[in-house]
Amino acid sequence: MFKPVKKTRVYEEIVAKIKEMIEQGRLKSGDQLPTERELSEVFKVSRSSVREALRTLESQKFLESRQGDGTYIARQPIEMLVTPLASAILTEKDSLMELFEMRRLIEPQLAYLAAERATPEEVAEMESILDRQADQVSKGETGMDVDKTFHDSLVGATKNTILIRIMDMLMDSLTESRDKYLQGEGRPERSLSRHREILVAIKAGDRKLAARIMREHLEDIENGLFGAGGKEESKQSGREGGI
Amino acid sequence: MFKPVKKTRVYEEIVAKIKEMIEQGRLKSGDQLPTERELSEVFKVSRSSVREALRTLESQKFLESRQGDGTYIARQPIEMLVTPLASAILTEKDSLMELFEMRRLIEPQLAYLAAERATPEEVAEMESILDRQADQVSKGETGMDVDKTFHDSLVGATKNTILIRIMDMLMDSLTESRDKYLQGEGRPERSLSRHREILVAIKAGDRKLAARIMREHLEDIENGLFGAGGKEESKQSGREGGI
DNA sequence: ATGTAGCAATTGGTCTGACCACCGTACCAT
DNA sequence: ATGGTACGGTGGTCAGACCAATTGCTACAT
Repeated sequence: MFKPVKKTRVYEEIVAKIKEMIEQGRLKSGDQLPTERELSEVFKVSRSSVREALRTLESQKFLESRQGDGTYIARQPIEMLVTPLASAILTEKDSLMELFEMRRLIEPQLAYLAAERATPEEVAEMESILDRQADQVSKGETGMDVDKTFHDSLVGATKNTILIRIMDMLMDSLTESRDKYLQGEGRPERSLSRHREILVAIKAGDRKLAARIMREHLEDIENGLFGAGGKEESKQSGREGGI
Repeated sequence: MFKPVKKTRVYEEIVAKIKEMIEQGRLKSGDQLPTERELSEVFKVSRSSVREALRTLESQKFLESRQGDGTYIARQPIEMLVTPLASAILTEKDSLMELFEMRRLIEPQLAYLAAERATPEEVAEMESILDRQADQVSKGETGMDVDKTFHDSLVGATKNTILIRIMDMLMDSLTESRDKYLQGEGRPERSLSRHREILVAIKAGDRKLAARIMREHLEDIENGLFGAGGKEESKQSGREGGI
């Protein structure tokens, strides 16, 4: 279309810059901001504009100003802190190995907790998800979104909101890989059967079993993606056990 | 109690008055507000203060200012006024529990990886850190920052940048708790000795031992903070083992 | 040494008055 | 009708000054 035309107001730019700094972690909770006068000098704008930006940020609970003292970054709800990690991670190129390592590190424990805490309703939900996956697989589809949905419902069963957000971020970064893996011959079927095993373990409340199967599931995927025996690195040498 | 003395800032009063007018229906959706100059005259304050109030209201989606035109009451969010804070914000205690659960989930594995991958240089670094901690503890200090530094060097030894970022965020959110824990009698000494044990395991390359000690270390801390035996909940029932 | 009262510097809070950028309108020329 | 233009009003930005609260230092009293 035509030009959307941006009408950027000065104080909005300041708001954006400071928010960015906070999200990049360059400004952490409790840190003191430069004084209004310093900010106006750094940004080459008037103090009024700085103050209007600060008012905006303050009303959104990002900051807290105290007369005679200074302006400080407010204590952030943890939920806010997880999200910005995503952008930082996406920019890194060879992070695929690291992402898988994170999965290998977290997801078995996640399954452990899910087996401990899943309610009957959640188990029923998982069963219906797997039914859907079976459906799609039998039709020759990869069932990729259902695959993700199952993992989502797993992490949801842990009831840990921080864990949920972190896993959401990790899985999001791994969408491509998951897609690629499921393209392989027999992979969708294998994934489905692993999921069934995990669900059985969860239904039985067998935490350690759930964790073990999840670990094996992840090893399958990694072997499938990186080639079993080809890309072995020291980084992956821990896969055989965990703790 | 005494009264905390209301240190109400001028622009906050303006915000309150305008909000009140909106809620009373004296200002309806789409209505145009008086000009900033008129408002400053009516309220007997400067235009700056009026503007800071408007910025606050605007960032909360109550208003919308258009240069050359005027300031208007936003159309949608009349319902939003009624909902105070519907968003599921975790209580401080709940999020603390979740944070510790994340530590319990991640850090043993982290120690496992560190034991696997730490270079001699990193081990030496850790040793010097623990020497510093010993120094501070013997002087009666808590050694809090050194405590954090040790954990940082541990996670650094895993060479996983994503893990580093996530742990950095988690540890940052737990600064207060760590401080509180180390205030207790004998806690700094206990922390130091745990760290030494972990370092020994890492130096020996004994991954499983490093993980086990780390897990015990975390259990110590949680018991110390939440009271051993008092606050047991289902959420914590997994602490005895892990996988 | 200790602590306490008071001063001085620093910081956010408020005010004034000026100018700029933008929008709507009325008016004009075509 | 159409398009340009000038004008008045509005929000946006600026500079500089002063007020008010907090902090930290200093000097004095204990």
